[in-house]
Amino acid sequence: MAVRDNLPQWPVEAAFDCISGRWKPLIIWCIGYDKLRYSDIKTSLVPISPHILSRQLKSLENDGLIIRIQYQEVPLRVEYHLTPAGLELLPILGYLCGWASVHLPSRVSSPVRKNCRRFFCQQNSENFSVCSSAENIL
Amino acid sequence: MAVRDNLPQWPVEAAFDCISGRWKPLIIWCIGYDKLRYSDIKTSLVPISPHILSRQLKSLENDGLIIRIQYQEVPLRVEYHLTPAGLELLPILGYLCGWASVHLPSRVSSPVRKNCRRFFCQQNSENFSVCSSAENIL
DNA sequence: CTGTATCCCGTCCGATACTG
DNA sequence: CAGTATCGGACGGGATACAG
Repeated sequence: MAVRDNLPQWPVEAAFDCISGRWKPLIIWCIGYDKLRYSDIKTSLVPISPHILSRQLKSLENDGLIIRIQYQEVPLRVEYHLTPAGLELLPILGYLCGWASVHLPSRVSSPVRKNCRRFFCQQNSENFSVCSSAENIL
Repeated sequence: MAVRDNLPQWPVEAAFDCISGRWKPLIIWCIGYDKLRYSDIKTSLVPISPHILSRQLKSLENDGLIIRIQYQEVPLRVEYHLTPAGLELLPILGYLCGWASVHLPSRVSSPVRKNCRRFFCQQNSENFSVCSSAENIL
């Protein structure tokens, strides 16, 4: 998130230290409740470069949000899944998705991606009813 | 949040474009339901420099999260308060605060600030029970 | 009181090429 | 398949001094 010599003073700062980054929220979201391989994440986040993806994955792993499992196979197989901490972040990201869909619709390029479903959207349809519609992408 | 030529593809990206920044979540939080003067925010976020505060306030204003009201008095008085969009962000920041208090306690420096109350903490005490305790800071 | 003007610096993103 | 090496370049944070 930012430049800071010492530990953050407020919890929310610590949270943003972990999850703010060009691709981090999207990585967390697209892993979701599944286990995803490196290449799956890469193709989900189309324009990302392998270098960047690797670095963000490593950072998320260091912060305890995802877990990396490597299988000794040929070809190599590596799977990522969320830790409990990462899983508990999913609904919060859903709230942010709903908030943005309501308050920043003009700042999202692809209309079909302006909305999101998944479980939090149903949970919160009274607040962000637009969320309960068609598309899925965060 | 990051370098991007075009509009974000996903709502959550748009959200992070608005709220990720070294001080932005804290500014939103400390304004809360009040109206705060420039100097009030400045003294709330102790080590912030006037330059940085000014820039982050302007960015938040451009993104429609806060409103700046200038009174033609001597000395000059300027008040900031949240827009409806900014207000709806408060509970989400509260969730993040609770999440970090639970999952990143060791990454917050001041123990007395590890918890948060305010309305969302009571709302969510089943999930983040640590939140319903003493201290207030986000 | 409420900012702005400069300048510096670290960090992060990104492209490209290459490797176990 | 799952990354790493190297090198830029842009952006955002920060310090200090100054202004309306």
